[in-house]
Amino acid sequence: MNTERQPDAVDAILAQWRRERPDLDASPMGTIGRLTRCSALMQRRLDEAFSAFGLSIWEFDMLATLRRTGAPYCLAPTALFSTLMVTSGTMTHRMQRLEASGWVERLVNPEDARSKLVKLTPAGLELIDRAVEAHVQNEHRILAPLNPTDLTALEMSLARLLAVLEPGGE
Amino acid sequence: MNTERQPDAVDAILAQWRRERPDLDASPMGTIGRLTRCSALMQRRLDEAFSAFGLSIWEFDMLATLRRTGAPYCLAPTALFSTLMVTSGTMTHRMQRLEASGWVERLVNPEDARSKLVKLTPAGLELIDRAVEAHVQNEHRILAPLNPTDLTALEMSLARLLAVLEPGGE
DNA sequence: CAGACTTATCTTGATATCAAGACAACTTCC
DNA sequence: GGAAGTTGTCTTGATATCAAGATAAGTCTG
Repeated sequence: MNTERQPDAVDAILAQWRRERPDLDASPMGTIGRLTRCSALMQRRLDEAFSAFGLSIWEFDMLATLRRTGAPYCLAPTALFSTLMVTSGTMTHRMQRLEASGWVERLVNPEDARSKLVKLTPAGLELIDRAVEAHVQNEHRILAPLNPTDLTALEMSLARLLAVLEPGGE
Repeated sequence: MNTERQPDAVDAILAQWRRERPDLDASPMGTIGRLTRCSALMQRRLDEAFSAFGLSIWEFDMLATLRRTGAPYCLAPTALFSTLMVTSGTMTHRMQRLEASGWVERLVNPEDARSKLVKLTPAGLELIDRAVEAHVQNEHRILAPLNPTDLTALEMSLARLLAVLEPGGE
C-alpha cells in the first residue's frame, strides 16, 4: 500500500506541538484530530443535500430514523433519543418542531401512558423518501474520489475504532 | 488482514435500509455513519479529561491553539476562528468568556487597529500546559485497544479522507 | 393493595452556535 | 489624497442543546 501523502493541516499542528512540547508524544492528536476534522467537514457536505429539501441535519436524522423502522413509521421518544444520542429535553423540542412542520404526529401509546408515540405523517414519509435518495446520492458523490481499496480500508478502520469506542464495546 | 468483526449499531441501521429501501445502495451510509458516530463518541471521551481541569472542549481548543503557536502565545481573532472552524461571532463570544475567566487577555494590534489580539495570560499558559498533558495521556488511553497495525491503517485512511474533504483538497 | 422505587417525558434556565448585518479600519487605484 | 471596495470584528436575534429538576405512570414487594 502506498503510504506517501501531502502534508495537511493536522501535520502542521503536530509539528507545532513537537516544537513547543517535545516532551509529549502527540501522535494520537493526529489520528483524533483528523477524525474530528473529517466529521465536521462531512457534516457540512451532508447538509448541502438536506438543505435542498428545507431540512437541517437533525430533522433529516429524526425523519430517517422513523422511516427506516418501517411501517407504521412510529417510535417512542426514548427509542429516538437513545438512537440519536441526544437528551430527552432535546427530543421534546425536536418533536414539537417536527409536529409544527406537519412531518410527524403524536399518538397516545396504548401500552404506556407516560409516552406519546411519534409517527411520520404521509407528508413526512413522502418528504423523507425523496430526501434520503438525494442524501445517498450525495454520499456516493462525496466518497467517489476514494478508490475501492481505500474505501474498504477506511470502512474497516472505522468499524474497529467504533468497536473500541462504543459503550460496552470490548 | 483479518476482515471479520461483530455486527455493530451501524450494521443494524444498514439492514433496516436494505429492507425498507432495497432500491438504494446505502453502503456509504455505513462509512459515513461510523465516521459520525466515532467522532461523537470520541468527543465525549475527550471531554472527560478536560472537565477535570474545569475546561470545556471549546475552551481547551482555544487555549491549545494559542499555546502551540509558541511564545508570545498570541493570535488575531481571524486566525483563531479560521483554524477552529467557527464564525467570527462565535469567536467574539469565546474570547469574552476566556477573558472573563482570566485565561486570555486582549491587546491592541499595532499592525491593524481593526483587530485586538488574543494572548494567553500566565495563568492560561500554566493551565493549558497541564491540561494538554492529561489530554494526550487520555488520547493514548483511548486508542490503546487498537494494535499498531490497525492504528496505522486508521491514520492513513483518515488522512486520505481528509484530503478528499478538505476545501481545496484534490 | 399500598408504599417505595423506577422509568419516561417534559420544563426550566443557561449556553453556544450561526447567519446576517453594522461598522470601522485598511487598501487600491486613479 | 480621496472615493470605492475589501477586510476584520462585533452585534443582534433566532435556535439547538444540555443539565437538573419536576411530574406522572408503571412496577415490585411484603
